[in-house]
Amino acid sequence: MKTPKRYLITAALPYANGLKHIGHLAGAYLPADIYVRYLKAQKREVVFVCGSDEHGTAIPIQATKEGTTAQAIIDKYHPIIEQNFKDLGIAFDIYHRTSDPLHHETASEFFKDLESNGDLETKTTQQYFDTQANSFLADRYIKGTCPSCGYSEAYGDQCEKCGKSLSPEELINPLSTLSGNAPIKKETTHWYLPLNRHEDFLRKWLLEEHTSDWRPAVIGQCKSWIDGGLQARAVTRDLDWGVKVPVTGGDGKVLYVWFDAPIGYISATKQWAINNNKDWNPYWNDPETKLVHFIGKDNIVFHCIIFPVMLKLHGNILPENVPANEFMNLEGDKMSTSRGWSIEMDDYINKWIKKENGGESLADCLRFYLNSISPESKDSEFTWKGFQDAVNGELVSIFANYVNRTWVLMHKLCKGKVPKIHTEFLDDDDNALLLSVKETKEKITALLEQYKFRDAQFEVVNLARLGNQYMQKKEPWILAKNIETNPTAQAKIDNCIHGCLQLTANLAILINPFLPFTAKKMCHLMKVVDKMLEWENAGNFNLLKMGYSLRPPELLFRKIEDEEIAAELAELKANAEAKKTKMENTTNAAEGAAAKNENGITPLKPEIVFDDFGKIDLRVGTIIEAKKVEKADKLLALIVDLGFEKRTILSGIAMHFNPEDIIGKQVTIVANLAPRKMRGIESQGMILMAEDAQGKLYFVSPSEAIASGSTIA
RNA sequence: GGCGAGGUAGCUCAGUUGGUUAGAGCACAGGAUUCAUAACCCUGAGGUCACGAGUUCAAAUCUCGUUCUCGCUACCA
Repeated sequence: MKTPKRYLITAALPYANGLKHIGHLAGAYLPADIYVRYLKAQKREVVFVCGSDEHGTAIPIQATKEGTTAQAIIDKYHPIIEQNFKDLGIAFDIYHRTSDPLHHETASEFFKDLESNGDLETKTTQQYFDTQANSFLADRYIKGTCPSCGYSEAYGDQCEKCGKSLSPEELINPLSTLSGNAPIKKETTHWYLPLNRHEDFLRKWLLEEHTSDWRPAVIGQCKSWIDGGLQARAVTRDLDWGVKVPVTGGDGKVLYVWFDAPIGYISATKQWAINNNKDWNPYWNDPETKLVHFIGKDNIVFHCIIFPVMLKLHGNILPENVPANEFMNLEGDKMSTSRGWSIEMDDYINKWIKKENGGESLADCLRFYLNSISPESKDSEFTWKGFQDAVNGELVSIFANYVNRTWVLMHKLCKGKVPKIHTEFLDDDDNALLLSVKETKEKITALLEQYKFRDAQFEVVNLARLGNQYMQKKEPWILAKNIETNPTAQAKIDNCIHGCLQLTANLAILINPFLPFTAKKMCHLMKVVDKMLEWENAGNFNLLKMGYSLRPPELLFRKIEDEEIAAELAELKANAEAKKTKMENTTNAAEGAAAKNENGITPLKPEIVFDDFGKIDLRVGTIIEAKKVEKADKLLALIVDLGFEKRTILSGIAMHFNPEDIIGKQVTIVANLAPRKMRGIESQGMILMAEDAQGKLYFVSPSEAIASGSTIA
């Protein structure tokens, strides 16, 4: 494969509404950083961009909740996240932010370009609107009861208790978070990106050109989307936090966060170019640039379908690969900050990466374990015991111990200097060791180029293992015992230690992308400059000059103690328990009425006049047939007798009633509601249901049986 | 309900186009050793490859069905 002229590597923009956990780190940032460090060691031209995603609706909502401003929130989290990455050795060339004017300008230009080329279309739809606040409500501005778990504080896009993704329409008793009132529906016009126009392009690009070199899960997900029928997606929203829609009719609207965020990669590149006096253009426009997006699997659609379409329309290059990782679970459960079941990067840093605790080496310990269980092909699981085992059993015992025993022996038997080679005593073992180093380097290189970071790291440790075996076979400490009687002993010792030292130098180069702090410390031990870490040096056994004196031994890592692990586990459980109690209180408080505002009562809808009510034609009907709608979990298809006619009515009650149990029931029907097709069947009316605090449904029926078709007023 | 990805030793994972007794690391057991952070080195034990059927001389691998996990997605007028 031809080496690209330059690389542009991106890692998903973290959302600046809170701290990020180690699942995020393992998903995108760590693999990206390893790849970038490798490329840089190869002296390739590469720019690594990232930044805070600071728009979207969640941030202003959080601001309201915390009694502060959106700006204050992002100004709080942006620097913390940036510093967290630094502390963990994630070395972006630039960590930008989407609230920056340069980004606003870039995103605006992007939108205008697409708009003026006719690549967008507009549509008018009904959206929830808060009359009191005089504002349209984005999904996250609507709260209500989650239809699947009953949590009363679920948002219009997702329930934070059960994690189910929702749409505002699904919420039971939707309420505006601005005023606490029930929202109404109102017309609004938005710009859409018609993905459907680009199906042929996507099919060819993804399903023909990249089926074999992209990860199966990524291609599978894309295929699923394309086959499911591509829809136009709204690119604007009614909101005042974000990049203003820069064309006529855009007042009060901003670019939808998913449209503006990936453009953040471009504006970050521009800012990097300004800072470094470079030209950003080739990075996004020259086909000889290799663009790679590192993301988690939740981001696949945006980076493989939507953003590429945007890039194509805008005339930019397309990603060469999108090596999305699966998810990392924690101690048997999904990671979730809101549920308290996670390890925040910030917490880990404050607890573990303290000077008295081991400092930077503890950052590398985390990197080591996370990468060793990197969810490259399926979800994986972080356990504190696993962390301890990986660090103590492999990193310390195999890798660091190899370096340490080499250093100790070198000081004891070779006066602390790199010993001479005595070629007449070199044997097959010495040759085999050098050969192994060369082979391992090739293996690791190939694995890194294929984004197999877990396997690549394993190979480095394995090389240290070979070093231990080599030393074990040579037994220089035995030779040292008869140094007086055996004239060749010192020469053999010299050869062994020389080999071990050269191997250490190679290990430093090869471990560098994974454990940069450790590589640096090894350079310090060897008294060499960072330049030695360049990839081309790996595979050579002349990296340390004979006669050169090296520093005294120094441990690279400390062991992780059982008590530390026990403490972490206890804290994790306590944390989750606290959050759980908090949430249950919220849910319990809602019992007695479905969803309440601060006064504890479901708020009344806005007043209507009699004429409004008069428009509704309510009738008594009798269910004469009921069966489940195929391929729908919640729908029942009912035939209802209205006396003068029989109607098919669909109702979302399949989870609450067995079809055979409700035949013969008398119910209240909205008889003049416009018909609506669901799952291919037309529903000719609506059945009224009462709901109690537990979410249980009841039919609204006349107290005694009366004639079907009777009117209700 | 549809689609996608997965289910291989106690744990974390490999298994290329179907081909001898299914591999690695950790953990475990035994041995050897002492230069080293009770570290290293050697040896060993361990699996009906989720389950069932089919194709084949031959299946972890291909086909069909079932089941479990994760993700995306549809349905509550």
